[in-house]
Amino acid sequence: MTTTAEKLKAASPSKRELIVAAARKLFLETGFGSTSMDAIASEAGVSKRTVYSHFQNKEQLFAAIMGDMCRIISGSNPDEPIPDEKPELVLKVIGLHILHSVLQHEALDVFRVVLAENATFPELGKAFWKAGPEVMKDYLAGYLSELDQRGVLSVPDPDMAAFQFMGMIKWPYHIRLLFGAGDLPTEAELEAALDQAVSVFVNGTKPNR
Amino acid sequence: MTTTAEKLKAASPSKRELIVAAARKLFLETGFGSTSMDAIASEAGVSKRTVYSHFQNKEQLFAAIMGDMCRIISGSNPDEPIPDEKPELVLKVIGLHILHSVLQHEALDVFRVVLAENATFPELGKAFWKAGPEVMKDYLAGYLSELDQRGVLSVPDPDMAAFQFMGMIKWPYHIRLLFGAGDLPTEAELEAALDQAVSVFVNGTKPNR
DNA sequence: GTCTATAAATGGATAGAC
DNA sequence: GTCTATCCATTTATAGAC
Repeated sequence: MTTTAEKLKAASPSKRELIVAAARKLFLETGFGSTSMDAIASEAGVSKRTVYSHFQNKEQLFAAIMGDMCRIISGSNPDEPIPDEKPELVLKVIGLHILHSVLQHEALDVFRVVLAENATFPELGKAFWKAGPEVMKDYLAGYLSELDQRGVLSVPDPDMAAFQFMGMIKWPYHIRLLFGAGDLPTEAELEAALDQAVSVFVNGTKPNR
Repeated sequence: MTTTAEKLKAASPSKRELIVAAARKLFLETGFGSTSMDAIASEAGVSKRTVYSHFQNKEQLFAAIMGDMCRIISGSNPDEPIPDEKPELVLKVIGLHILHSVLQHEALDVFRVVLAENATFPELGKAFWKAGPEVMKDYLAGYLSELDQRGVLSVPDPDMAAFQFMGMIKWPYHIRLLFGAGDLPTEAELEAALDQAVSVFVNGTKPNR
């Protein structure tokens, strides 16, 4: 038996992908309100009727596209167990991973657009949050909690400490790139800032002073 | 002699203020694209023609409103000289000030809307940046630089350290409120998190270990 | 499924009277 | 300056042919 969902899926993947690519590009560039279905159809090289044969309406198209983006972000999260190395090294590796993910051009656009439309698409905001920052917080908090139990560092509130470490390394570059108040830092700058942050964090949470 | 500017100003302050209030409310709530001039006129209780007699067009109205908001934000920045107290205390007082400014409902809306429209109104993004984060960074960096010179703390890069401190205290709550992934923290929660951050930062930048 | 053409509604901006 | 009424472009969404 052929369900409606199967029919839609079997349809024409090629055109559908053109539409998705065009919509993603335009939504990320100009947001929900300023992107018209005309522009999407034109960018995809298909007629507007074709767009509407694949997606119910503009809201649904936007939600589908941005939901995908959140899932992509989610896929870039680490899931390996954390190696038993010096905390300085582990935190630097995790920190570099975070910085590389979050300072990408596309990630900045997703951040901007999801945030802008947070009032009209609250599910997207939550999806973004759960796929990105929260996963990373849990990952880091687990590690910090373990260090605390082993007496390596003193971290009474691992969740807050994880957030604070993330804020410390992210925010300085993230906010400047978001507002166009600075260029993409070089790898050397990034590492220098990260070293400074890791040093402060580790020395600041040493159990015995 | 009566200039055009004086004429406009002398006109009818009452209606103009109604328009400004309505525009501010709607722009902050629903952003630039999703707010119509019809809605603004209706919310202000005036005709659309009256709106256009005070402001050239939608862009100019938006820029005027959001420029004002940036100036208001700017006015809330501290300018007092920093007292000669223990760094822990000074950083906590400054930190509390930052948190109170940045976690306000209106400040969150300004952040969201200016960021959303950064591509179309880049001047606003820069104005926001210069009025808010950059001023605070300079203020903090000056203090940290002084502590470094006096040998109280070791802060080789005061600008980056200031950014990192700001990120550490702001980000955990700021990002959650922006994405609607958490409630406004109580004063006690705020202070607890701040104490933790200040402790890490000060202990982590002690010159002699 | 895909196209051309078009309906229906909305939004920015203006005309003209007072 | 302020109002009512209106123009015109744009936009979402659909009808109907193939």
